[in-house]
Amino acid sequence: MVISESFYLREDTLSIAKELLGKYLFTNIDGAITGGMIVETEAYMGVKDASCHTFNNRKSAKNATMYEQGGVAYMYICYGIHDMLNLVTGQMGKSHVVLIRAIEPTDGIEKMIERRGNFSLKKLSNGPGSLAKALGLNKSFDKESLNSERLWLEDRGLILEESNIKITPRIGINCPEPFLTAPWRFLISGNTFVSRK
DNA sequence: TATGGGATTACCT
DNA sequence: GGTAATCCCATAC
Repeated sequence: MVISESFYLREDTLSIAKELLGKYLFTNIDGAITGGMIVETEAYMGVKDASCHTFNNRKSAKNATMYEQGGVAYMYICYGIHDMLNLVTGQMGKSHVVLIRAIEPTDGIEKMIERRGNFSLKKLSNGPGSLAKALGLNKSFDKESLNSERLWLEDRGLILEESNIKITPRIGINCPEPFLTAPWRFLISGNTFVSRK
C-alpha cells in the first residue's frame, strides 16, 4: 500500500522518522524499478535546529523546498558530489524533514549495482549518498511528490518492535548542543545495511 | 566579485 | 584513520 500524504502531514517529525523504519522506498526510472526497506533515518527539526538548513529562518533557492507542505522530496547535494534524499514533513512553512540514510535493497538489485559500479550488496545503499545513487535520485527529484510515478513509499505491513529500534545522535553534523547529540537518528537494530551501528 | 564550507564516500596505508 | 574529490550558494569584502 502506497503511503498517503496524511502520513507526512503530521506534526511529530520524530515519530515519522521512527515509523519510516521498515517502510519501503522505490523509484521507477525509465521502467527500471529499484528500492528496498528503509533501515536508517534522521530528523531535522526546522528553524530552531542548529544543524537544519532552515536554522534561524534561513531561506534560499537551495532550501526553499523544505518550506513546502509535507509529502514531497527535498534533494540536497553535499560536498558538491553526493545527492541526498529528504522527505518534507508537517504543514507548509514548517521546514521539518527526515533524511533517508540507508535502505536494505530488495528490488532491482542488478540495476542498482549497475548504477553504483559493481559494489557488494552490503555497500549498495548503506549511506545517504550511496542510496541516492543506487536509486538514481538527483536534483531533478527536488519537490517531487512522494506518491508519484517515479518516486513513492510503501507500507507492506511490517511492524517493528520497539526493542528492535536503536536511537542515536545524528551522523556528520557540526553544531552546538543540545542539537549535536540530540537523539534524532533512528535505525533498525542489528540490520547490516545501516551506514554505522 | 572572491572565498569557504558542507547531513559523504572511496581509496590509500 | 587520513584525505582527496568537487560545486552551489551564503557570506564577506
